[in-house]
Order: sequence, then C-alpha cells, then structure tokens
Amino acid sequence: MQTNLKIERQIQSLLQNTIILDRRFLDDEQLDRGEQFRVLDEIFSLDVRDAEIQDLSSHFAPMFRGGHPVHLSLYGKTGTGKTVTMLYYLNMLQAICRKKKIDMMYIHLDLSTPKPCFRVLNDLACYLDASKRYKKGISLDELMGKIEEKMESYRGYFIIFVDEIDHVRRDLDSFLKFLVKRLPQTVALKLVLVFSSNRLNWLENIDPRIKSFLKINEVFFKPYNAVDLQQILSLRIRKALNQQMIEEGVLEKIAAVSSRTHGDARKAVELLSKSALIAEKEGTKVTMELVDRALDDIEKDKYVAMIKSSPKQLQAVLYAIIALTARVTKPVYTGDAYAGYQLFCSKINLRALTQRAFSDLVSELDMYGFIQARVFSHGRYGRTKEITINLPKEISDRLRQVILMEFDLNPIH
DNA sequence: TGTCCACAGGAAATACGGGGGT
DNA sequence: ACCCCCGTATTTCCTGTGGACA
Repeated sequence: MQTNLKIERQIQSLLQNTIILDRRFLDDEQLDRGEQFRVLDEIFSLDVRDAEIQDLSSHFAPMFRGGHPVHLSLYGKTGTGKTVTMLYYLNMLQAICRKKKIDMMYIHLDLSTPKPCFRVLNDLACYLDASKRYKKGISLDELMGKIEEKMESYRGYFIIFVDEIDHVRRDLDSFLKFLVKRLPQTVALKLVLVFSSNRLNWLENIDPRIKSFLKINEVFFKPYNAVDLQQILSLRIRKALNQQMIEEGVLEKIAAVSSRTHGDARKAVELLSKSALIAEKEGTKVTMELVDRALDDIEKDKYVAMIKSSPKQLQAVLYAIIALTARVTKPVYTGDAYAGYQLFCSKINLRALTQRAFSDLVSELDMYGFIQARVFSHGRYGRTKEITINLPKEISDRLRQVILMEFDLNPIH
C-alpha cells in the first residue's frame, strides 16, 4: 500500500514538473512539412534571414517579367539555414506563381548523405516519376534519357535545388554536365539550378568547360547572431516547453553561447533541448547552471558519438591507450602502447595491425583530440611518441565502457 | 665526433571490396 | 553472371632523426 502511494506521488510530481510539452518542436526531423513551414513563417516574419531572403527575391524576380534567372549557389556553414530557408522560399514562390498563373515547379535533391552520381540522378528521376528506383543495371545515359522524356512536355519554370552539391561522390563533373549543358539543350522548360554548399570553392575542381557554361549567382548565409538565435529559441520554447519552468536569462545565455561558438541554429536548439531534458529528469527548473551542464554533456556525447562511429581498430587503439595511461602516471610510449594494443586485440579476437598502421591510428586519435601524441627524443634511448590523455577521467571512463560495449564485452573490473 | 636507439613517417606494393560495364 | 577497375585500407620496405652517451 505504501509503495502505491509513493508511485502515485512520484507520477504526480513528474506531471507537475513537466518541462517538455511537445518534443517534436525540438527536433525538426519529427515535424512534417506543413508544420515546418508554419514555424518558418513565424521565424522569418521576425526579420531573421531577411538579407538572404531579399537576395533570393532579387534573383528570382525576373521570372515575373517572363525572364529567365541564371543559376544560383548558396554558401554558408552548416546550421545557417540554407536548406530550410530555400525550401521555405521555394514554397512561397510556388504559391505566388500559382496566383499569377505562371507555371513553376521545384524539386529538392537531398544530399545530406553522400551519394554517387548515379543515385542522385535516380532520385531525380523518381521525383519526376520517370523511373523506379534502381540499384544498378541501368546506364547513366538511359537514366538521363528517361528524365528528359518526362520533362519534354513541360514549358514552365523548373527549379532543381541540389542540396549539398559537394556530396556528389565521384563524377560530379558528369552530373553537372548533364544538368548544365545537356538538359537545357534537349528540353524546352526554363531550368533554374540552385546549389548549396558549405565550401566556398566547390566549383574549383570542376571541368573548366562546364564551369564556363555555368552562369551563376551567389547568395551567402551568415551565421546567426545572438539576436536571431534568441528569436528562434524563443519560438521553440513557446511551442515545445513549459515556460514557467525556465528561468530568467536562460534563453539569452544559450543564444549568446551559441552565437559566440558556432552560430548554428540546430546546435542551439539541441542545447536548449538537452538543458530541458536534464531539468526534467531532476525535477527542477531550467537554470543557468543547468545550461552549463548541458554544454558539458553535449561535449561528452560528442566524444562518445565519434568513437562509436569510428572503425573497430581505432576503438581498440583508444581503449588500449586509456587502459594503459590509467595504470601509470608517466606518459606512454608507442612501443608499450602497441604491446597493450596487441594484448587487447587477442582478448577480443581482433586481428592486430602492424605497428606502422598503429602509429597512424595514434596520430588520428591525436587529431580528433582524444589523446595528445608528441614525438620526443630520448637520445640514445630512441625516438618515440609520448602519448598522454587530457580528457577528464569521467569522459575517458565513459569511453572505455562504450568501447567495451561495442565489442560486446561487459565492463568487468 | 661518431654511434646508436626506437621509433617516425614517406613510398610503393598488395589486399580487399564493391560497384559498373557487358 | 562474369570480369574488370578503381578507391581505400593495410603491409612491406625503407630512410631519416634528435640527442644521450662514450
């Protein structure tokens, strides 16, 4: 009976202290298109990305005089809203065109994960309903033919938004050649290409013959400043969180920290979400101090996520090094580390790499910031890397556990 | 000054694996 | 179904190196 009451009270207090009311608004992936656009409507009406939208408008304006805009390239770091802004803009553009009886359609080719040229064309064909999804067995030429066939009858404006263009693996040239040279010559529609990239120089290693053909306009997306981020965050807070539970200044702090370090809206929302999550778990309000902890947590998650997505060999190397440095205080040398690594490999039934390869992996870990490895000469006692770990014990212990789990071992001490 | 340790790290060879062409 | 080709991972082989020590 006692426990019954206890549980009831627990649930009661959890309900009262609920902070996250609608989790979906903390993660764009979970919103459908309509909702996304509605959120954007609110954001853009607050002058966020105003300059960029202005640029877009002047680029597409010729459409309404019957002209033909040149192609467009969007630059900006990740999380500056290239994709979201452009999609929103295209949606609006389409609505306006419909009102003015101008034929227009657009397609969004999402390359957030790298794809070969073939897959991209296949995607395009699928959107056009020109072909089904092929794994292989159809030549690029044939695929292009099908796309052209489908486009032949169309006479209006046709906008293809190629998101993250530099993710076209292998043969970006032939992909562009098709879009820029071949397509406009074979079909009658008015084609406008929109590319987005976070690298300013993605055009540099393109076949110069295509490059000279490519008349292009550029729009730059600046990182969000603190004011923009405040707008974005406050909207999310209104939609997703219980505002009573958020202390004064938290919003400003998150915005300030984010704009200072990256200006990435997605990361800012992530920080907000993490803070709320911690607060909810602990049954407190979201405080400034909690934001700092969330920041730490995200940092920790970063290391964990990175090692989880790394190759097994790299994980094994890191484990060996962590285990070794935990045992001794002095720095570890390559030879010792390699021996430890071999031992660990035999334990987990993994083929050990050569010392040469091992050495490269150590350097890689150094680059990622897991460890410090500096070459140091001990005179006649040789020249070797001194390996130390600078991570807080908490993180390195966590990493150790994670790696063991990756190898299906229980952390036994 | 020369020697020599214990590797670093470059270059080339080789293994591997998956996708494309036929 | 088959073969080929190419990019990547790893190995093999090798030369280079800073400084303690004699």
